[in-house]
Amino acid sequence: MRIKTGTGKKGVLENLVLNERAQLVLQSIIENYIQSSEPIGSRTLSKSIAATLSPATIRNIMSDLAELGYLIQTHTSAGRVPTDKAYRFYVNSLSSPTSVPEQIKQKISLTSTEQGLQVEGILAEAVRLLADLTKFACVVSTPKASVSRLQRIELIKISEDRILVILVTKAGVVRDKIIFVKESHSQEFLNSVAAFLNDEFEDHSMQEIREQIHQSLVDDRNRYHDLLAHAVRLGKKAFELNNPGEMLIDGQMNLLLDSHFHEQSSVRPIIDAFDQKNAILKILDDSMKHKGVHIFIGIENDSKQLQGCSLITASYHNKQNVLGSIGVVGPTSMDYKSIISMVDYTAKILSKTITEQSYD
Amino acid sequence: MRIKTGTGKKGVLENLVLNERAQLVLQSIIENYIQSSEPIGSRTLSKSIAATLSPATIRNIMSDLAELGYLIQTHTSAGRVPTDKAYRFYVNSLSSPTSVPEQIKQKISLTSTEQGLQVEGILAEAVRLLADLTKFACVVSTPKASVSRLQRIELIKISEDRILVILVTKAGVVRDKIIFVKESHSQEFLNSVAAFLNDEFEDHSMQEIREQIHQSLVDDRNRYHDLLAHAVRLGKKAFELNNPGEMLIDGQMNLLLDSHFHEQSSVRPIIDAFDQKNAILKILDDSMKHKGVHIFIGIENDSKQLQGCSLITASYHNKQNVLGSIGVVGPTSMDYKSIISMVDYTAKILSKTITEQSYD
DNA sequence: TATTAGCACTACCCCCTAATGAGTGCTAAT
DNA sequence: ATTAGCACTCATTAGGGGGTAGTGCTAATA
Repeated sequence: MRIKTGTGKKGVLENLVLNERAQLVLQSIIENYIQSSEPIGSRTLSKSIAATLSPATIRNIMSDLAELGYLIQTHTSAGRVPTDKAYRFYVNSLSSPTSVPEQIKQKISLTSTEQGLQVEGILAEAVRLLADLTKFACVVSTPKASVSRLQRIELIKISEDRILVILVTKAGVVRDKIIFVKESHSQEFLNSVAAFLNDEFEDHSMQEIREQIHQSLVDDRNRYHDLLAHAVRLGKKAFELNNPGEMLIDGQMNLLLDSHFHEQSSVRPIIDAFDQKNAILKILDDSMKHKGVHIFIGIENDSKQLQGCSLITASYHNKQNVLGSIGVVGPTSMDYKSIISMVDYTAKILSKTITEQSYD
Repeated sequence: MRIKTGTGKKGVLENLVLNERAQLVLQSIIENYIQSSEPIGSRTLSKSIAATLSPATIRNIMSDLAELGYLIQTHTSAGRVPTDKAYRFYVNSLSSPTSVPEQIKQKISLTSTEQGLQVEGILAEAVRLLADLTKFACVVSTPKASVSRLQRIELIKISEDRILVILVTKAGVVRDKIIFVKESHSQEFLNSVAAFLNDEFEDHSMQEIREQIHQSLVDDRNRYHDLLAHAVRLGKKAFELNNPGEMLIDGQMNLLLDSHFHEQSSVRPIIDAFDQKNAILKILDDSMKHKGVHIFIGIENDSKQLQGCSLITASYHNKQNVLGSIGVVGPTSMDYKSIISMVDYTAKILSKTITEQSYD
């Protein structure tokens, strides 16, 4: 961001670009507010700030900042509170994630692999860890079925018309679902179908598999091969997108107990968003598209329910693919600097753990 | 309970046994308090109570009830509040679960089987349903591994030293875990081992299987049969008790928003209990031992953290076994009558759904 | 003898007021 | 351009009074 020294006539500011001193003041207000979560007055600030400025000067600057939409007052004679725009400024001015203190790093470690747990177990541990660490609510999206690649499929006969399908992906996710069939198949037959599907599709992504099966359905030649025809038909059902993506949540309670949310009522919509899931899932999905940490501040969120909070997310991956993302949901006045680095670091550890654990 | 007409000299009561009128008053106080969650005074009560008693009379009775430990006052000139002992009396005096209103019955239905979901999915839906219905926090324990019977085991080679074990139980639970092996096996070999284990152990309970395998380990004869020896060795690892029992939680937030908990601080220990899980799991486990609804009121709970709340649980089962239990965690002043019937009914529906869904 | 009316007393709750204090905006002096 | 000074605003707090819902006790009553 370009810094311009103000030379305007009326105010300290010119042109909607903050001069150096205004930036300093704004930053200081934000950092104070993040700590105290109470409106910041000119007097308080004049003491805490490094540069020696009188309260009156600060008042002028604050007045300008308010006019530009960086600050608001809860009432006429109260101190000022940063707006979402201010947080955005603050976050942008932060350099890339600062390193996590050594003592916290030591706490961030995932032990679940040692217990023979699968990806879901690892994710559960990661999200709990992050929630404990940040004292906010945390979410993690499970690997998308479509991008993950097939390790193995099993078909187990359960009753005359039901077959249990077990899909194991290279990422280490085990998914099971039941499909209903019209005609009964013997377990031996299912075994050959499964063997065929395994041969054909191992290491293909679910998306690919679905497309190829669709292709085969159209293709007439398969009709004359009995096994093949059945394989295709069963395969179609088996690989149908079953769950639209799930997420794990932990530490919701932290939000209720957090001092930054002054009123219970302000947490309510966020809780509702957790229940409905889709708004948060969308954000997690979006954040998978680009590497690194993503930050969504208050009003920037599409979902109305989430406009009273901020999300910090980072994607995790294995050797080949981005699998999902993990994130923190907290007040807009959260300590971005440290939370960002925690999310970043946790996502990295998570990626590392999952990569080691992957089946290839 | 025997009802004794008081003929004592000093008070209305004799002998620590409540006479008919005292019971009526106590019951009325409890029901009023459950509704309003505010201390009940003699005047208020004299209006609401069926029998026409003057406030003064009621005061006398209340004074006696207080002396017997059924009521306490928050301060000198406040109304009276029921103690846990009072709730116990109240609950005991309730006859077996009253029937659930038809309109609520209609809400209690589980649709997840239609979506091809497994037991865990059904449980998740059930616990959410109950939480929505009762507006309290709800828990359900997943089927204990030891009692459930084997439907199928699969062994999938993941790397030279890791094997993915998938266990499917008759109850419809799919469990997966990774075991580590010293020597590498081909997938074909694992298939024969799995086939052997399936032949040998289908329909046996996990507990039985574990015992039989242990038996075989001791038995020398198997040494000379290569496949058998490996099967036993792998089987031992595969069937080792992996997860000590899990539970699903829903509606924790309801507790925070409930008016019966006047202060946030009183909810805190309960939340902690949820996080630690073991105290609640123990209660759920215990409640599996006997059929019907179980009620744990405040101070009756072993765990200190849970002494500020009450739990109402009921076990669920399939055709053969009790599998786990589902329950509500709420304030000691909850509406026992209706909550009991809801838990009871939900558990029944849950059992029915799971039984239909089971694999035999 | 059991019940009730009456009365004094208690403690919370609500409302009003006044004092306090942190904060602002404006203006004039530096 | 900065700052000191001043008037003003408004939330918060403490204190006081009236109202109220409650109790316990005693004496009158059915």
